[in-house]
Amino acid sequence: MRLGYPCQNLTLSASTNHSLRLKSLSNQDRVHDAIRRNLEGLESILKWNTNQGWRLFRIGQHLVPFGSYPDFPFDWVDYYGPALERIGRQAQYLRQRLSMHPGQFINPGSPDKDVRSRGLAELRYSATALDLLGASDGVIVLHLGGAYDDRQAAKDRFTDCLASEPQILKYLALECDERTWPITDVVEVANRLGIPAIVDTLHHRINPDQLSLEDAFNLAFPTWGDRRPKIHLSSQDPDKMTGAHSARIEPDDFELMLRVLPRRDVDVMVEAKDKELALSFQKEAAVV
DNA sequence: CTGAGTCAAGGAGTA
DNA sequence: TACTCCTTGACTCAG
Repeated sequence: MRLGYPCQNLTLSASTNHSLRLKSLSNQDRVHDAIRRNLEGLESILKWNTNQGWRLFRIGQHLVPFGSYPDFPFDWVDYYGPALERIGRQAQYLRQRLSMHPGQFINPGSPDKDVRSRGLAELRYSATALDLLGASDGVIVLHLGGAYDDRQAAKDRFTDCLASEPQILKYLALECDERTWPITDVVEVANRLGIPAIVDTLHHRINPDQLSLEDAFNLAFPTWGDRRPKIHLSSQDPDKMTGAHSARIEPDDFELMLRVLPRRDVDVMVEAKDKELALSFQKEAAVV
């Protein structure tokens, strides 16, 4: 089992998610500044991870802030491609598996075609970043989004929107959510698109569709084929609404996951507010 | 100077 | 209809 965490490192005070206000996007100096800080953060985090034994990292979606917007002020692929290729080679040398996770605003299943096309742009931006990084085992994690009072139509639109997007599908994996789409629906859509499905342990507990966690793993893992499966591990914040991530992982949640995992060559993305600090107590289990 | 509020993005849920 | 939540760093503004 290998472990990782998303977006930033609190120990290093490093982030890959520096951004700017949309109003400042025309100020190229500010854009370059944010990107440079994100690339520096990424490089230092990857090095630190390998030294600590952590093997996964999710890049912040603002790596190139508003990189998917049509009025982005310059050709970021041209300008930062060489730097991304260099950092990507380093990531491979350090054996770090990279991922990205477009937010809840990315909805390929939306009935609104403008929402769909903005979503496609964000997914293409994410895939291009992973392409430049040479992340052959990279993953773009996405939720199915809304149901729009017609679940079947929403799933059909989602599938149709992405069916002819090989650049995106190469990386895309679909994750269950705590409210609308349990792992059963996610696996169904993933199979239709020929892509993998991700079980999130907290989301699954809240929205299980009558499946045990073990059932959910057994349903999702075959969608990965020869690729190494990924799952998400998180715990409920007791003071916040259902589904909110806590600062650390409850030992019980970790132990349940370990007990029912059908195989050990799994990558576990730990989603916790304390980021890399939430991984420490599990170090003894992080055996490659 | 600090802390509170707003902002980019879409949808679901509640009152 | 209008509000909140999901996330989080940037930025504004009141005090």
